[in-house]
This record gives sequence, C-alpha cells and structure tokens, in this order.
Amino acid sequence: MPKKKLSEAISGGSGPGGSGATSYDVAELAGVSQSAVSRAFRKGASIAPKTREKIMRAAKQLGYQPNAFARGLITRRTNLVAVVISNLTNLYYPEVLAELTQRLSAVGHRVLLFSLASESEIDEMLGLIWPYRVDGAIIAARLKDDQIRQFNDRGIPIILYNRVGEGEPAASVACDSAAGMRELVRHLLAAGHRRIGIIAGPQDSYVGEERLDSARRHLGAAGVEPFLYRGGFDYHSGEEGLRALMEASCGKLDAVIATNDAMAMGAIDCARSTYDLAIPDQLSIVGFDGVGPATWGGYQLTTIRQPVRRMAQAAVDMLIERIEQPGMIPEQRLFGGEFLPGRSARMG
Amino acid sequence: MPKKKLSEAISGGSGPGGSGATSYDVAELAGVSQSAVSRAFRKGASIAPKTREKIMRAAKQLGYQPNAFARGLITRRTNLVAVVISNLTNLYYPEVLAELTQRLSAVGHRVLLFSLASESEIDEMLGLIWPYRVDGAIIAARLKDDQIRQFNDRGIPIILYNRVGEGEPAASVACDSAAGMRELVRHLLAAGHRRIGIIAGPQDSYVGEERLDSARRHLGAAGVEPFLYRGGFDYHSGEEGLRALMEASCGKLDAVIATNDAMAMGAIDCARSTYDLAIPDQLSIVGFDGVGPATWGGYQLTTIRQPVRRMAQAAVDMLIERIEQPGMIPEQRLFGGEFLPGRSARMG
DNA sequence: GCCATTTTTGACTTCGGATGCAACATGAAT
DNA sequence: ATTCATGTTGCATCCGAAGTCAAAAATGGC
Repeated sequence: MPKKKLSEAISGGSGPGGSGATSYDVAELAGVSQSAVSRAFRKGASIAPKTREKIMRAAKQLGYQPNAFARGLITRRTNLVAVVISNLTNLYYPEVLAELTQRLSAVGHRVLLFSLASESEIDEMLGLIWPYRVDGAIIAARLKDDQIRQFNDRGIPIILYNRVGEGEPAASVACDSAAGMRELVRHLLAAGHRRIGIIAGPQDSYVGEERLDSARRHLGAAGVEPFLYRGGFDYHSGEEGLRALMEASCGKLDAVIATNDAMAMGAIDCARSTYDLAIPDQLSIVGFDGVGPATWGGYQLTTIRQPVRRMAQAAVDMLIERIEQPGMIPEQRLFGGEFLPGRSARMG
Repeated sequence: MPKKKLSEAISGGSGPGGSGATSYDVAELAGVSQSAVSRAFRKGASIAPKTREKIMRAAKQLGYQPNAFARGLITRRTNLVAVVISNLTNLYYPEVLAELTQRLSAVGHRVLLFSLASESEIDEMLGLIWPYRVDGAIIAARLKDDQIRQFNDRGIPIILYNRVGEGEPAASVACDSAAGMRELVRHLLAAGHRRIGIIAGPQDSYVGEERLDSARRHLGAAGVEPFLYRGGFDYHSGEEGLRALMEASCGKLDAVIATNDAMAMGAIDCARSTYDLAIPDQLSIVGFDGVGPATWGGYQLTTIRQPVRRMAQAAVDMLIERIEQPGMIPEQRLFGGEFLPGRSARMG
C-alpha cells in the first residue's frame, strides 16, 4: 500500500475526489492492522474499547465509511431490499412505499426501488435485481408462478403485498378484500339499494378481481344482479364508469360500488357535475382503500380503509424473519379493513 | 476452486439455495477462463462472437448474473443513484419519483430510495448513503451547505430538485416559482381582487418561501397587503388556513392564494362547506403544482403546473452527464410552469 | 508455406473489508 | 514464579468480477 494513498485520503477529507479512505488508510493512521479496523466497525467483534476508540477517531478524521460493496461481497449480506411497485402514480402506493421505506431503514436495510410502467416489464426487471444480490424483496406487482419460483430458487425471501401466489407458495400480506366488500354490500343492501352498478378495475389486477367477485357474490345472494363497468383504477375511469352505468341502467341507479377510491371519487364528481345528482341522497357511492383524498371534505367517501401502517410493518417483519432464518414456511397474513362511514352512501 | 462448486451451481439453477453461480462456474462449464466470462458480459470487450455465444449459453443454464458487488468493487461504478425525498405522502412527489425511477432505469441505473420523516434526519441518512458508493444523487430535500459539501468532497455529483444551494455550488433543477406566482397574482389582480389571503407553507421549505415572497412582492407592487396564514403544505392546513383568513379579514376575502395545491383544495372544500361560498363566484382560490387531483372535476383548480416529466428528465440527464464527466460546472436549470386556468378563480 | 499483423485468450493481480487461526498480552489462580 | 483462561491482535486468505499483459491463435499478404 503506497504512502501516497494515505496522504491523499487525509487531504481528501476536505479536498476534491476525497473519501478514497479505506480500512488500510485508517489502520495506518491509527497504528493498527486492517483487521482491527474491520472489527471496530462490526458490533460484537472482539476488540478492546480503547483500540476501537482510537480507530474511530482516525476514521472520523478520514471520513471513512466501510465500503458496502466489499463487505457485501464477503458476507453475502447486502442489506438491500428490493421494493417493486407496479404503479406509483396510483394514490394508494405512495403511502405504502413511505411506510415500507421507513420501517426498512429502521432495521438497517436500504430500499432498492423498482417501479413498473407495465406488468410486462417484470421479467426485465428481475434481470436488474439479481446482480445486486438483495437480501429480500417486497413486491406489490403481479408475479407469475415461475417468477416467484426464481426468487425461491435463488433463496431470496419475498413478501407479496396485496397479492397472493397462485401455485408457487409465497409469503404475503394483504387486506381482506372479500370481507371489506361484504361489509360495503351489506350496508348498501340494508339501505334498500337494489339497482347497483359496479365500477371494477382491469382484469389483470388481483385485488381488483377479488373485490369484484366478493361484491357480485354478496349481491347475488340477495338476488341483485349488478351492472358492470371495467375501468383502469384511475379517476377518469370512475367518471366514464358512472356515465356507462347510468346509460346501462337507464338512469335508475341506487348505488355504485367502485373497487377503489380513485374511481369512486371520479364517479362522485361525474354524478354531481354531469347528472346533477346529490350524493348520497340520490345516489350512494362507495370505494375501497381509504386513501388520503377520500376523507377530504369534498368527498367524505364511504369506503374500507386498509391498515397500511400495520400491513407495511407486517411485511417488513415477515421479511426480516425470513432473511435471518431462511426456509420458514410461507405465511399469509390477512388484515381486516376498517369501515369508514363517510357521507357518500346512505346507511341502512 | 473445488469441483463441488460447479455441480452445486448447476443443480442450483432449479434447486434450493441456487444462484451461487459465479463466473468461474460458467467458465468451467463453457470450457474457457474466468476472464473470458467477464469479457462476454462487458459490451465492446475483445472476445470472439463464437466464444461469447458459448459462454452465454452456459450462463443461462446456470442462471448466472454478474455480481454487482464484485463488479462495483473493482470498477468503482455501482450504477446506483440515491434518490432522497423528504415527504413521500405529499401528493406531488410520487409523480416525481415515478418519473425519476423510470428515467434512471432507462439509462442503466438503480434507485436507492431514502425518504425522510423529518428534515433533521438528513445527517443520519447521509451516513447510510456513503457506504454504498452511489454514482450520484438526486435530492428533493433541504440540504445545508455543509451537507452539499460532503457530496462535493467525495466527488459524488448531485442534483437538487426544486431546491437551490445557498453558498455551496450545486447543480439544480427547479420550477420557476417566482414567475409562476407572478402569473397567478397578475390574473387575480386583473379580476379586480384586492382583499387577498395567502396560505403559505412552513418557513423551512425553500420553494414555499420563494412562492410566498413572489406573491407578496407582486401584490405589494399593486398596493395590496395580503393576509397571511402559515400551514404545513397538507390538505388540513388549507382548511384551517381558510378559516383563519376569513376571521382575519372579517369574512371579506376576494381571493386566496395557497402555495401548493393540497392546501388550495383544502381551502376550497372548507369555503364551500363551512362558509357556503360559491367558488369562484364568491371567492377565488388558486394553488401551485398541478398535481393530479387538482384537475379533477370537483376542484378544477386554477394553478401552475410544474413540468414534472421534463424536470425529471433534465435532472437525470444532468446527473448522468456529471457522472460520466466529473467536474462539470454546477448548472441551474429553471423550468417555467404552465398556467392552468381551471375554474376556481375568476379571470380578469 | 512463411512471416507480419491483428485478434483472442488465460494467468495473475486487484478492489476493500471480513474472518479463521495462531500469536500474543493480560490477569487470576495456584 | 508458573500455569491457565480469557481477551486482543495481526497475518493470510477469501469473496467475485475486471483489467493488464504476454502468450497463443487466427488472419492476411506474398
């Protein structure tokens, strides 16, 4: 190790191109071996307090931070967690992402973020994940069985968020769509609504279909055959959906169930502006998710709020467990949503 | 290199604990040296097409992907970019983050995401960034001069997003708050509004203060002394702000300027529900940012839309330039916002 | 078929920190 | 003082890919 390196590193603390400091530089400055420096930075390692202190002083002087790449290479632990989110502009996900990021960094993990413009990009994205040898992954996008298997084969634990693996086993955290929807339907029926329209999401959405199925099942049990419109989970789909349903029902709708809040809000605005309907007096509208704007004064949406914080916490906890102790049995954790009465639907 | 390793790796392709495949394993299977494998994966390297093909076949069979940590260690390029966002639950940032992530991955970079619960966590967070030797950083949080200097010292290029360095030079991308606000004020004054309230953000927000200053200056030039309320950039601050301004002005407000959309929407809802005011007939309200919900039918906010896509693209372009060619002069790129007329304010 | 030139290839070293092991120091117990 | 246990320390090696360099192979010209 040439002397030049050390002096460079020292001046580097405040000069340009600095931070080239390595454990060898610190060792030299502190008058110890490189091993000692390494141990000083690993908690629980065998090192004398006095030595550690001396090393820390030197490290500080050089602005030294252990290189995560060198460390990851040898320990096979990268402290990276891949977080995959299909659609960030959806109102719901930022909240999830914020929680996940906070929780993960609280337990010493960094987030490697992947966002998808379309679900077809997943395979491509997996190819970007592997090189980074992430310790685990939290995935809020639809994985096919063989994609889940790739994680399993590589021994990378994953948690599916609001998704469930079909054939291949996978741990997951989800909000109980069926139960939430049952609750909503129950209230609508109790209020005497019978002419009901559903604004659903795209068919390739897992939670979307679950909510739709549940709604249909429980309406069907009461002898109600709903009108159906399929949108894209966004606000404008809600507007279009309402128009389509009004037409399909010849303007005689009692209630609209949107399978997420954004569409419900679109439907509300459209009902008010285009059809001049009073909500909820002339038309009840319910949503699902409990996103921020849903509770705003302009909407006061009747909806099911997902317990995002608890879900994110659970996802992180489960992931960490599986990182520390590989080979755990895939567990499915289902959270109940909270019914938010709101003022967009008449109550029975 | 023990033979055992290879057989493990082969079975690993479909068995548990797999993906242990290294370039040595691939080399052995393909009957070439490790160097050849390395070259096969680096575009433009000196290698015969036939050899590369043979290697790629072997690599595929083993599910081999070069280890980014080993590569990063030797090349000193990690292909990681830190993205720091102060407040993800703000409606504005998810859009930015989505754009940044897309753009960055398009140019072969991964996003290491950091989100802050409070600005005071920045120093702590920097300590988490350094070990990962990111190639660069895009920062939408308020950095103090000495924090910027730390990046400069380490030779890590950064782009400030909607922030500007004070003393320490730093490249930045921002939306022209002053010009946008001037436009808004101009319209309000032209419509004859004179009794004007401002709902501003917290004082520690850079863009917030810029917008506030600009509003005051231009109102002042017309002899208008506005009422001021300080909120926290969220929806509820808008509601509270409206109440406070109504009180301060004895209910005689002509117009309200909110320094972001979320607060403007809160103000609109509060004006309608609490004071039963028709917007914009009895009260004009304008916002700033042009987030999704602002254009929704229920609000149709008159606001300034930031050109998020172009700004994100610029941030990424500038960052990549600086990564490829260190030592470029800090450039400040200012984007003009687009005036969205909306229906929440009377026009002159 | 022979020599000069260009391509392709593999052996070896490197990046920076972690760790097994043996050497060493320290203090207590005998 | 001697022995033993315990706590520290440094040496050497390893992780996995990339790059250097010189040797080997392929190519071309005559």
